[in-house]
Amino acid sequence: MVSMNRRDPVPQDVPGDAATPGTDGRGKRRSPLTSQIVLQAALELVDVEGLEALSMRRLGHKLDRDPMALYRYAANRDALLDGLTELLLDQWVISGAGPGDADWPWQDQLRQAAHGFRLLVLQHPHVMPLLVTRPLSTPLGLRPLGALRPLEQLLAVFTRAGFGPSGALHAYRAYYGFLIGHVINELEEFVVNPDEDDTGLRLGLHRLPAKDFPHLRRLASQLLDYDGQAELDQGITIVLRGLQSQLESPAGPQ
Amino acid sequence: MVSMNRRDPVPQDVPGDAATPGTDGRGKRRSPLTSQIVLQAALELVDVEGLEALSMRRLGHKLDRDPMALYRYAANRDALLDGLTELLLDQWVISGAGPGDADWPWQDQLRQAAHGFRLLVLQHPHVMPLLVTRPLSTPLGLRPLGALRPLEQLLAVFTRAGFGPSGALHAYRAYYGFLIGHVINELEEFVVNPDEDDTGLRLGLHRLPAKDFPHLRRLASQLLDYDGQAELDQGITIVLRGLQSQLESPAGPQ
DNA sequence: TCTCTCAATCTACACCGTAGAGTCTACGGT
DNA sequence: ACCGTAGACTCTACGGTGTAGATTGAGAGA
Repeated sequence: MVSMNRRDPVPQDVPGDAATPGTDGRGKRRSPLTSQIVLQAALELVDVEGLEALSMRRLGHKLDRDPMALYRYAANRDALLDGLTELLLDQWVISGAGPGDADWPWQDQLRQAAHGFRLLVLQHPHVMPLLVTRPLSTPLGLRPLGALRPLEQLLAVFTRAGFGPSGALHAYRAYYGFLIGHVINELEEFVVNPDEDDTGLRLGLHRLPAKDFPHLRRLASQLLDYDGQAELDQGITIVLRGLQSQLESPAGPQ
Repeated sequence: MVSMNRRDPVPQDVPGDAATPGTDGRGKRRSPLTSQIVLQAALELVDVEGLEALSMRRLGHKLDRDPMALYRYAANRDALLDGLTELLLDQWVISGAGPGDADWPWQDQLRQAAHGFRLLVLQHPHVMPLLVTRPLSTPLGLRPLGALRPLEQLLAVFTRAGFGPSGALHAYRAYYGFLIGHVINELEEFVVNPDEDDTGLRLGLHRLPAKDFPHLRRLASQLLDYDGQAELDQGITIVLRGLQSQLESPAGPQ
């Protein structure tokens, strides 16, 4: 076994913030974990070392607990992953969903929400696969509430925009589908070795046979000065324009 | 409850005869594997039992070989997964990319390609996570050629449509982003237990607190008669219309 | 016959998720 | 002061995983 790693002594002594049992915790016994703490540690582990590094044993080590201690806070590893996606989705702010700010144009709300989502995912790129993968194994209604809140709020925005129930659902799908597709695209084009000189080399495009990939090879420079924010903004403009035209068309949103 | 999946102590002795090599040396020595055979078997395994079931040992068992024999055809498990995504992407037919059928409108080509992609993924839903996840860890130029061919062909279509290099790239991103987003959406809404009676029950929507999720709960029936093909078609219409307007605008495709 | 090469196998190691049982501590009741 | 209890945690063990390294065995060519 490796030497004990104690560089990360867990923000204890903060008993007030979570629904912890009545432990005062100033004795020799460490204050108990909470699922909040566990999930936060898991997120840090994933952010720093990637998804593969998130094992119960490694997480237990990071928290200075036996791996089995984690099973009090997550039924199993899958539940831990689900918790991570919820932790992230719950941070997605969709303003304009409440009754307060109804006067703000819905297009602007959706545009801002899209940029917020993009930034959120870019801050935790390794979690992205979870956002795609985890919901696949859970029926919609059984997902954690925190993961459904964005859906509900988006439906509210579309409803206030004038869409009927069915129209709001269609609009949501077009919107969220494009959004998640864009983020995947952006992450996939992320360059791994930004300290390379030649643009072709940096992307490895030199390897491609010129005969079979003429267009791709010509794009080296354009691929490098990729502006994800502008790209998203243009795309969202297209989608919103399309949705608006649906709203105005006679065969409208019902 | 959370019992593990341990009901098959000894799987069948049948060495997955699908895709057996044609040349069967009647002698004691079996004809050697090929990476084609290995990948095909891996795909079948994933299709039938899901991604988790694809382990070197299980695949070796299916092929009636020692697990280590596979390492001659795939450097490691990750390479196997990459091979799977290539195997799938390589089946994506994008007609109109060759010089022959240039007269066919590019919008129709892209629409058909989109539907083809959707059908392809629906036939292998468990592979979808790979399509999203795998390219994240490989710089664009270093991906297998089979995985880059669709990109190149789409660029060709956009170029012939009148986009300049940079415009074609933007168009590709909007198109493919929406496409992959849609498929993710569709797979996520797939209902797991279609033998349930009540629509609310089937989706688990009854669990949601009515106060916090009014819109979502109202959508039970609409969620159930989801027509992915029509949905994709509408979305692709929106995207194509947006792209075309970019083509015609003066600040156009450059 | 002897050797070379390829395909496949055998053995072993470190790691993984997690079931089941045991341990330690603080607290409430008496 | 004592005990019982319940909660938080730890120990041990089992079967699974990817894969490095050494080994086998069967043609092909000399």
